Amino acid sequence: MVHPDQVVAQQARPRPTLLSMNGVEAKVIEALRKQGEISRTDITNLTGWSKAKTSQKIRELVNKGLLVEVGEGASQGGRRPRLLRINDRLGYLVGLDIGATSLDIALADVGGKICQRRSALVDVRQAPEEYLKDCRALILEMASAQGCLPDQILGIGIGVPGPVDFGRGVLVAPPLMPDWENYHIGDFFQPAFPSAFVVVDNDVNIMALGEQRAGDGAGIDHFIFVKIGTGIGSGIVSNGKIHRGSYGSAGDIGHICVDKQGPICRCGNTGCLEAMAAGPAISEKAMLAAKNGSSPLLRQMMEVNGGVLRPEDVNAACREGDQAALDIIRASGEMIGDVLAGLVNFFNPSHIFIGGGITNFGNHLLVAIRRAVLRRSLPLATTHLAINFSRMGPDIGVTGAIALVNEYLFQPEA
Amino acid sequence: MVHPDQVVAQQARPRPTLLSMNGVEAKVIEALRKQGEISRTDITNLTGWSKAKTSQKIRELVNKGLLVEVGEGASQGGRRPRLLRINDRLGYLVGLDIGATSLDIALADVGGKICQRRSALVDVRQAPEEYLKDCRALILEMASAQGCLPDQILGIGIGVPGPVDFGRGVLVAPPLMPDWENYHIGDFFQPAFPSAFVVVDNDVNIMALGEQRAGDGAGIDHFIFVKIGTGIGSGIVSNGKIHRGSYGSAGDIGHICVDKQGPICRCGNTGCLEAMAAGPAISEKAMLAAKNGSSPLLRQMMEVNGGVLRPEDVNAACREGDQAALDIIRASGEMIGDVLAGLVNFFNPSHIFIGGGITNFGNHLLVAIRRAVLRRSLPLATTHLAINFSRMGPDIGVTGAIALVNEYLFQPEA
DNA sequence: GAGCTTTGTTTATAAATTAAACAAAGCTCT
DNA sequence: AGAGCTTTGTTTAATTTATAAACAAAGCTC
Repeated sequence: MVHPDQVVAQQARPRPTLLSMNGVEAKVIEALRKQGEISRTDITNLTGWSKAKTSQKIRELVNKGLLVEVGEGASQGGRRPRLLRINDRLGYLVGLDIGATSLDIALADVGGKICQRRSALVDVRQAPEEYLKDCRALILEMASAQGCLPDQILGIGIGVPGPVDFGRGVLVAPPLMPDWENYHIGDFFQPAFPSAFVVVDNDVNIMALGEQRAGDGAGIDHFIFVKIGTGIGSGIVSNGKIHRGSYGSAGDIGHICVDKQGPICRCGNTGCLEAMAAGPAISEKAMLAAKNGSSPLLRQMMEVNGGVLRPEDVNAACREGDQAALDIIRASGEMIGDVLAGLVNFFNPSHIFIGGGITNFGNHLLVAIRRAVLRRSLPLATTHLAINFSRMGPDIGVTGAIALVNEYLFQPEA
Repeated sequence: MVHPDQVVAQQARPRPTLLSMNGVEAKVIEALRKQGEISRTDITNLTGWSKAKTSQKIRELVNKGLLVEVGEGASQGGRRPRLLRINDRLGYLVGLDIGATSLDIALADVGGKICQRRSALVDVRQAPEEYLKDCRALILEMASAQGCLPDQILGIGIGVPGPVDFGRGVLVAPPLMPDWENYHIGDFFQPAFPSAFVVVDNDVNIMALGEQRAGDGAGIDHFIFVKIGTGIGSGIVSNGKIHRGSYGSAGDIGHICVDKQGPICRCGNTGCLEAMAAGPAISEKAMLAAKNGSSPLLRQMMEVNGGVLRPEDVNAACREGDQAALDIIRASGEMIGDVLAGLVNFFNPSHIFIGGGITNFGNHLLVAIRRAVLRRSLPLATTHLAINFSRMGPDIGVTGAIALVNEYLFQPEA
């Protein structure tokens, strides 16, 4: 039984020599990544090293080109600190957030700061080569706009909407994208970006990582990030680290059973959470309400929309105070909350962040989720539990993807 | 947000100076604890140190009295290795497994080898002082029989049947033992065992730890230990470590909802797994079957038993082929399996170990659990999943309790 | 019993780390 | 303005730590 962390080398090729570092250097880089621009004295405090050792190590890292001095900070009552930063000029990182129908790409410097951003509507249900060719073209375009040569791209982090065998870096039995099964995405990018270290993970895991690195998840040891959209999934952080499980498929809560008598899900089982509470179920229920006359407003919206209702429309109806729409959203929230209640008992997180397409909905969903969780979880597990929408915007996926590859790039060599 | 590991010092008093050690020494001890008796060369390989460094460090540890040489091993084609072991004479550890109605105590040497063992039937629903006085008397009796002075007891690991705030070392809202709420067990033992380091944890967590240290859980990164008895609980191992959650209450799966229309549980909710599938539910269903005539065998057993049926009786009836008894056991298994299916999707363990009072039942329960899990979990999560009864006997609790305190005793100082 | 292997220690050397002194820069308060 | 203090950072010399290589002990194999 091998932990994913130990096999990531199988997923990506040997990393560029410029970035290969030992444990000591990695500690400095880690401190810098977390804190941004810091002084030598800060590093002394963060690492516990002596001033002499810090001074020496920093000199080496600056000589190597990994760090640069970026000027002086404000005086704390004495000599002004000389601030250090990871050398942006080292190269760039790419974050890819592959959705069912959308593609988000960001180009960032090695410090993780996004400098180019693209979004596109692409359907993932095509051959992976075709899809990835488009990705590659976009990346090259963004790199070119940034004045970055393909060789300067040091890492590509990728989130995909399906179960990932993280150790091998391939999708396994992905319902949304069957053609991608066992396709090695890293190998595709290798020729075009010879210096890049490629890491593939589940899309929700990278969102959890984004929340942890750049959102409200910072410093929280145990939390769950729940994505509600076309599907429902979750990313788990245990002890400050992504928990991927023994086969990399942890967090797949969309197919937990809510109602054995419920409708048949695309996974083959009956009454899965995803089939009953996610976007498509909301649309269906709303269209039913429109047709059977229980909501004139929804009927009207449906006519305007050309015969379909999207979850956003139901949300709009909610805002108008439409009772049927409210009931639909509340029912979804209650089902999601019921499942989360069980997971809260089991996992005892201190926070649950909710994101995905449904996030910009009003509070009806959140309130329903909270109520269901509080009703059905043990008091000990909920007294210190916060359930909130993620406050990160649409960049959460690419941010997490960049953080993912960043983490592995700046890891000490085995 | 503080992780339990970081606050354990609050739970126990400063450890005896003899055992205080730095990281380097802890590494040797850890290797020794895992491997038993090993040579200096083995330590060289396990730690990656040079022969000279190992030789030097071992000499220091032997001089300190932490290690002893215990003779020579078999030759591997050259000079025979001189085997080292943790010095048993350093002192003793106590493992306490407190059940609802039973108490198990073991006295072990610091290497973890049990040398005295007691079990008693004691009801936990009394004032903690009274209960713990009996425990203390038993420990003193065992110590005396072993020739161990109270001062030589270096650690006491305790498992209790209720939610534990692990950081503080107290029970929080324990349903079975309300009088124990916020009672600090460590403080009770301090006067009698002044050298002892006391660690309290949930009973299922210590069973999981026992399975990991001395059972089939060795070397497995992600597993769940499920205890089925009067209640149903679980211990979670993520990344090789017990996952206690943000408030120490993780693993409490007994109150996950199985059927919203189900009976009212003692927790106040309806249709909890525990209320529907654990020992008492099995007994009740069996007594109903005895009364309503659907099982003449159960009726007969109930008469012999003086009007009650225990889960063991239902099991006996199963072995006789009684259909009603089989149905009851299978129904329990299916409900447990349904809940586990969700947790498998969420957590993706590679193994589930099932223990507790129901363990010595036949395979009907296990088969029903497996079938339900396989039916309702995603294929990716179950292809490599093993679900089995724990093969550890009734010592699993005390073994885990000893392992728990052992782990904290031989930890490097902060 | 010669020659090899494995285990473990010693020693001389090299590397890493530190404390302390020093230097640079800036603040504060008179 | 400038004396005295603070903070930041470097240099130095001393100390600690770790290593490679030689050595020693013990035992196997043929």
